[in-house]
Amino acid sequence: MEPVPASVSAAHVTALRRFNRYFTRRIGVLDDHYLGQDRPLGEARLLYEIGSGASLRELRTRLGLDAGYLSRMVRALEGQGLVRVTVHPADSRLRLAELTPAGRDELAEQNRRADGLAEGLLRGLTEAQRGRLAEAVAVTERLLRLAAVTARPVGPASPDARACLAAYAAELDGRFPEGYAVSDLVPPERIAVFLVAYEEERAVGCGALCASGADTAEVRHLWVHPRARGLGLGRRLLTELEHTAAARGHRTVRLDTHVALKEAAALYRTSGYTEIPPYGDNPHAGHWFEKPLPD
Amino acid sequence: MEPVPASVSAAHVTALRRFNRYFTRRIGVLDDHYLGQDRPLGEARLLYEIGSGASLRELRTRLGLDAGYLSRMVRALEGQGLVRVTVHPADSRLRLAELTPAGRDELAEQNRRADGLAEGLLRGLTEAQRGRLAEAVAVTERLLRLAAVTARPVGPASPDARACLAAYAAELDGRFPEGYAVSDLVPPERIAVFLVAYEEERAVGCGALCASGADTAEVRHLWVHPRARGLGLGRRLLTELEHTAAARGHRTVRLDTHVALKEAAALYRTSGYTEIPPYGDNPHAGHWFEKPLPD
DNA sequence: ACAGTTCTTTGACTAAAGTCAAAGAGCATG
DNA sequence: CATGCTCTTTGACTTTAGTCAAAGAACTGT
Repeated sequence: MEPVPASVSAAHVTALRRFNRYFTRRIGVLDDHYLGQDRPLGEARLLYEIGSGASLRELRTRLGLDAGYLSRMVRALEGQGLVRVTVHPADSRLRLAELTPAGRDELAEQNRRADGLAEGLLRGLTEAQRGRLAEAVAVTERLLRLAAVTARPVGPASPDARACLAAYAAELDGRFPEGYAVSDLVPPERIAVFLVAYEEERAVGCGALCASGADTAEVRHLWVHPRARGLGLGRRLLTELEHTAAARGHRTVRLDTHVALKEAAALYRTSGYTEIPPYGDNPHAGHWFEKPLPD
Repeated sequence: MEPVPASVSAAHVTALRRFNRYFTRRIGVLDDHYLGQDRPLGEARLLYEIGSGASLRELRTRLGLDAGYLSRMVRALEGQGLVRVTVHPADSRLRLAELTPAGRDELAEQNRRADGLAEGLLRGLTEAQRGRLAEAVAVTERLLRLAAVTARPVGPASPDARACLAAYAAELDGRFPEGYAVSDLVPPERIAVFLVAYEEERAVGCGALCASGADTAEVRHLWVHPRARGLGLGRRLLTELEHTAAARGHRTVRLDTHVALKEAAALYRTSGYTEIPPYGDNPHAGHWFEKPLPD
């Protein structure tokens, strides 16, 4: 299900590894060791992750910790008066951890130290160089995030699919003048393939493929979570859906979009789609596109 | 001795910290934990740092380890047949560690695993995206390295100054058709300020300032170690020398360069220098430049 | 209502990482 | 050639980090 040429050039691998080594040695270590000062690294990280409150369950998966280990660390922080633990109101198996005022102070201090470190580093550069660094760092982060996203087909009625579709419908409802109801979604039984994109175990995007005659497949409900926008994930999902369609024997993909969704139309045009006359009965559609699939 | 505007914009600090957090969490950990497999992280790192041989003393400072801790780890690796320790031929307090063939195999295996990891990551990107990532990563690394370099005035006869000047003379001797002898260097007593640039405790560049009349200072022996080229360090040293000259009351800086050193001339031109008629008695000079200092 | 699951806590460990101080061997230098 | 310094080793610790299993409380679906 990878959308991508087979072999990775050695130069690219080398560049990434070289950077990785340099960065972890120079910055990673520095930052993480200094910011906690006399606090063990695990506790410092935990404090940060708790931030404005989180369940132990969440913390466990986010930090990848053993349940027992986490339990003890939280208790230690509680003992130092930095964290307060309460029972989840709806599910009393769960515990919620949140920072006390003292904990927030401590975290703020951590942040100040980390800021100071970053500032000290940037001080060695001219303003123009700082700008270039910020830019390069942003590009790197975006691409690494994109690279880490995996798209998998899931059942169209599975919890992840439902969650994505619900968020999709809610967003469209806010953006379409005429509104958008959950009942406007394609019913699960008409969906042939439902792709969900995951970033670190979280669903951050989706797209559905419906059969629409023997030759033609239709892409519906292509959506990217706001937190994952700007990565190029929409294009990637679209490409993967096209590959899937081709693999299922279709020769053409079509799709429609609302006039309010300018970015979507731009994505389709730059992905090789051309506008065609209206088809189907989607009451929200304002533009219709089609793309032939390579054999 | 910082060449740079005072305040660092919060946006730049945020960008860097954000990236730092993301990167250490996602890649740093991943890579470093997996590549050693069933070997403790400390040992894996040590193996890597030993590489093609290093003294324990070097390893201790490079990795920032306690002497006792290091001693034991090296012994453990020796016990596993991965490392051989010998006495330094010139100073028998020192121990030299080098990899045995088995150690080299192990390191190669580590490298293969790390390559595989990087490759797996890159596989999620298109070829164009990989190219952009490699580029962004290279820019980031260069700028971070530059930011970490500090320039300090040292005595012109100090060991670091001598080492830089020796390397400088050797390099010029190779590049000038007429050769270059150590006796062609400006004698220490004529040097007013000698700046050495340090990257992680290693001298990687230098530049000298000589008084040349009350109004005018002269820049001599501006040099950057091959390992630190391409960072923009030459320009930075030049700028710092100019600031120093201004602080010492000079109003003009001048310098000369050999016709063979095209890059140098380009640096001077783009740093605000204009070519002037010959001055002085440097037999190697082929171009002469001057720049007025702002008050 | 009960069987199976989920979430957390506790006990009992192990391994890795790191610290501190003492001591011995070798250098460098006056 | 004695004194002070450097480098390494060793002993004796402590702290972090992490694992595994058992058990209890609370939820879920049937």
